[in-house]
Amino acid sequence: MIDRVTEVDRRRTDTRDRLLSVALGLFARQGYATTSLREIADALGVTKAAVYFHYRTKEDILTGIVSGHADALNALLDDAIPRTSTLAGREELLRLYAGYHAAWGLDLTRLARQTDTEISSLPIGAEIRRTYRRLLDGLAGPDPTLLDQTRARTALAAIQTVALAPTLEDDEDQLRDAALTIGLEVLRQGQPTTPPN
Amino acid sequence: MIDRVTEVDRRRTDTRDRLLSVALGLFARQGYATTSLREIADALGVTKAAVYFHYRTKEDILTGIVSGHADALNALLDDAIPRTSTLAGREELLRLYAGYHAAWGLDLTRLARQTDTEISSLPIGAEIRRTYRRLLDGLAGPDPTLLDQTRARTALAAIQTVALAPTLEDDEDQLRDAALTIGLEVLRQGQPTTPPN
DNA sequence: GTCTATATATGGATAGAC
DNA sequence: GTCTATCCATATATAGAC
Repeated sequence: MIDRVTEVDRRRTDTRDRLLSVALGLFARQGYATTSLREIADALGVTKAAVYFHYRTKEDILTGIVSGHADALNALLDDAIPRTSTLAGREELLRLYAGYHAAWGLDLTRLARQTDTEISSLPIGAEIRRTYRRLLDGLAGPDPTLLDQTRARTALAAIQTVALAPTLEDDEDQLRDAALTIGLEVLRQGQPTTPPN
Repeated sequence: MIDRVTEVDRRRTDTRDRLLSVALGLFARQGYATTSLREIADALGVTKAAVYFHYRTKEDILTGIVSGHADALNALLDDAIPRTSTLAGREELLRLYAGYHAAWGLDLTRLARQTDTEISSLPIGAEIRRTYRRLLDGLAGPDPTLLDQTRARTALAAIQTVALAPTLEDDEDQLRDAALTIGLEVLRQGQPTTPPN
């Protein structure tokens, strides 16, 4: 009995997840506002009405894509932020974020970049901004100067360069290594005690 | 006679430029796709039809905002790129871009960030991407490794952090200084001959 | 140069059959 | 779970008076 229920649940969530995956790709490439439900439905091989069976609104689709990742990142932040008073803790935070970034894939970052414009007025947009704000505050360390804050923003941007490279194909891992190397460089330069290389 | 013509021209372009200025602000804050012509007209204190008297399409407004700046940046690149085979030349290029960035204001950068999504399919979007590509290639120097390319992207991102800071108000100049400092740091780390500090 | 009014298309979302 | 058909709001853009 449990098997049958599990099977039904899986089938249901499979369709739902396929929808989220397709929508994420379109949102990331074209933008949230620019992407219509008709495009999502076409890419999925169904009609708009079928999409509305799974998600009540377009905004719900976006929330379905993002909220789980935001929760995961917030949990990571809950754990790592208390250690960011030291440079080692901040380096660890950047590594952790880079790891999540790699696991999520590139589209999610491209979508998150729309937080300040297209999806700025939506509740989920505000949550994304709050989460990034926590991440930046952690990377900047306690009582940060303007330079420290800029350093944090730049280190974060370094990791995200992977998602902005036009073509990456098979050298994605090398790109991630390069991005993390430079991000850590940026963080370390703020600490005069650490000798460069 | 020339005076009268000049006067008429100025009056005409004043209205046109006010429109561009208002539209830029809205596009930068809300996104190009999300902003309707009704919002632009309201912010300008006129009706939609009046807007259409000055610009034939919404896309024309966007082009009117961006094209002049893209041309200016391209001219700067024509001049500076030949010297980017040396680190000093690449530093100069980053300084020049930072200077333009400061002169343009923040909204233009926020608008340019939409090139990969909302306005990706428009001709002007392609031109912006081409221009940024030239800038990145210049900053990366000749025969760049993946690390060099990532360095270029990160240095550019450092300058742009100014436009992404949530509240800046009167300390914008200090923020720009910090951003340029870190951007140059990132470029220099690629050159082992340059001692840090 | 700006207005009112309107044409026209498309978007998000729902109703109800299968 | 998916379909066809439709509602309704809003968007871009135009026509024509002032």
